[in-house]
Amino acid sequence: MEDLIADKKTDRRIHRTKRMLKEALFALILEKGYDGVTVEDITQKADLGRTTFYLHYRDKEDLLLKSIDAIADDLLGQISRTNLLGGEAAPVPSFIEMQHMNPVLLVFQHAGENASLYQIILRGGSATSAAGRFREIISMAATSFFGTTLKPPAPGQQPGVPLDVLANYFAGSLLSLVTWWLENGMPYPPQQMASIFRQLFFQGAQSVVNTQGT
Amino acid sequence: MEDLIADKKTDRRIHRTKRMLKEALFALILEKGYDGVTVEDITQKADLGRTTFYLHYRDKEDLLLKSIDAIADDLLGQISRTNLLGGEAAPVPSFIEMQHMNPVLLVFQHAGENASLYQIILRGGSATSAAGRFREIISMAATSFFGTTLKPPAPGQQPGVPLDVLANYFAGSLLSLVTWWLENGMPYPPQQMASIFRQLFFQGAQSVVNTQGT
DNA sequence: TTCATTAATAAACACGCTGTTCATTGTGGA
DNA sequence: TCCACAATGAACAGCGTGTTTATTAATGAA
Repeated sequence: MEDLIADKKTDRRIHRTKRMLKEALFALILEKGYDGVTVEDITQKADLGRTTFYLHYRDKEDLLLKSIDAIADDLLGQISRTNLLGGEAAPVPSFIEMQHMNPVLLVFQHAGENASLYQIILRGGSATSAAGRFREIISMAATSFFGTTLKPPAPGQQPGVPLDVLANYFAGSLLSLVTWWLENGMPYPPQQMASIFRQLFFQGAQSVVNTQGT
Repeated sequence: MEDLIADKKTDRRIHRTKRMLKEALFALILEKGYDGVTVEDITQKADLGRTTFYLHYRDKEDLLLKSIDAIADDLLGQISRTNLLGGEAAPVPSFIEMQHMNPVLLVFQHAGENASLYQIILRGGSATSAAGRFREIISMAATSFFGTTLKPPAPGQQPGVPLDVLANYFAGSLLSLVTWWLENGMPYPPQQMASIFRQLFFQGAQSVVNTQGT
């Protein structure tokens, strides 16, 4: 399989063409929005013939999805390389360690480094909910962690919070914070955003608000 | 202005036509996805001439946005009618009251009652981030509440959490929980979902997870 | 370097959807 | 009743799509 990919990529022209098309698409989406971009636009900006486009991609959407997958794989790789989440035989971190969770910081850093692309993805404007892919990825990572630390349904009490709800809540609130951060020009450094998120997620809004009433 | 709207709506035919078009659009989006729907499809399912469509709407998108605004206004109306958030001269609720926040429950109920429409909106599949409209609405309501109860930047400590960050975090995590709920066939009643959300948002994940490490 | 392979290309095509115009018919409300 | 105007169908130009075909040019392997 890896050979297949390697073979496919032997020809420099293919590499170059695909790279140009991706870059052109991203630039154009930021200019005119996904729906406003035509295949003609893309190939023109990439300085390629329109026919060439269809030699490599089925669709405008096909191009976008493949580009997004590349970015998602990159993020996943970075996260798993920290051995904190998703590592094969990595020891599960304690709750205290989790509160200094590196993966959260990684997400902010990765988003900051690929800001324009993330905005395209998270804005949700694309036909195929690209944001969904990301939520899935993060949600899976969260599931594998919280699965080991979630409180069992309390004996004589309320049903408690189901694991998948918690994982989804984690992914959703993290991504919505990332979205806000990017849309507002990244006013704080990734470290501080990660810290804010950890506080809100673990300690809750309680810790941030006056409980004294008016 | 109101007269204008009222005048416009005197004719029953207009009412009927617009209603048919909206219903047809929603049904078709659920069938084939927003991008797969053509104006021809819509008017055919609504049993109307294609020309009639352009008599009332500029676009497929125009129709969708106006339909979404109608739903959003409905939700906003219900929320403001509770006098808990956004009421003109309503007294600001105490933090304790807020923890039993009716508006959160209202959102889950409203979403449950308009499940298919909410899925269209929140899926983010539409060209114009319809989800954004909703996040704005909820974020604004949250801003007006948290604005009065947010802790001032602690004297000798960390910068604290900015108000707009908090409001956005609220809206984002609430909507992502709603999205999960709808996508999974509403496995719990709105009351329980509201309760789960309140716990996660106010007390944080801390209250749900074993802190003992492994 | 040579050469077979194959990527890139331009031109042309059929197709489907869009948004508009126009003349005609039908309906609602005063 | 009667008129303003909503609904309609036909026709049209314009644009983007995705494909085919024949040709040119670059690449990597020998």
